[in-house]
Amino acid sequence: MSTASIELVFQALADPTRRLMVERLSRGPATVSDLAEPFAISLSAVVQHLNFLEASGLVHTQKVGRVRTCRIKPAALRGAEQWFAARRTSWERRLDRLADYLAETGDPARKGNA
Amino acid sequence: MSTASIELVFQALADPTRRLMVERLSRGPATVSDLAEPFAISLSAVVQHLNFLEASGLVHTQKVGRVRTCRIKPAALRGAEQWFAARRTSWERRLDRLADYLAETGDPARKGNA
DNA sequence: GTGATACTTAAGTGGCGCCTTCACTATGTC
DNA sequence: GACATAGTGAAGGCGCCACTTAAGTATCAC
Repeated sequence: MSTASIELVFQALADPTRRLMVERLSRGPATVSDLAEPFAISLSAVVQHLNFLEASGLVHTQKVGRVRTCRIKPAALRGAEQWFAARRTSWERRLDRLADYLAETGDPARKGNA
Repeated sequence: MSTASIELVFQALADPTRRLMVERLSRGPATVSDLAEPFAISLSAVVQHLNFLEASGLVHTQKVGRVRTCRIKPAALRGAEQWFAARRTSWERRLDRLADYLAETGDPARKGNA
């Protein structure tokens, strides 16, 4: 996942309305009106959020007749999830190096504990 | 991870400066000045970002003398990662149900009722 | 003590983000 | 054709957010 994309994904999810829309869509496809229903905002505002979600790559939409059906794109979610995994492994590797260092230098505190 | 917390985490990561600070800290602890070094903004701005990161739970800081040392809090990263995992399983469960439904009613090799 | 370093806090500014309304198009129903 | 439904697009308001500068505090070195 590109830097620009992860940027947009986090920006998209930073807004509570958009995050709830993603949660809704992860349970299955929905129309624009379906998505709008739980919110006390104008349909226009919902469409703007939807456009943002589509630009971020989190959501794909398809218009048939006058109805626009929205679905999540699991790949985008997976990409964001992997960003966290990368941070975690970076952190874990550092701990490993630290452990190696302590083992090599014969850290007394480490030897003393069991 | 609470709703309020995931909110703050995504808001924190939506800003490129803060995201880079998190990436830096996932490679090991740093002082405020260390964190500020790559950025062409005032130290004051960096501290404001840092306060946000601390409020979001992503980062912990500790002041010794006049130096403030910053570390990531892996639990917060893990919590955010799990938000994505939950969406994914929600999506996968739906696919499973769909498969079951097709097996029962739509599959040419269906058995039993109709 | 003096001076330097490492932040810290407060106040102010500019821009962007979320929302609204209103006018509009396109499609489906009768 | 007439009406309803589903969504679109533009223009504007208002608040928040990232940033600045400037002044201040606390610690360290001498």
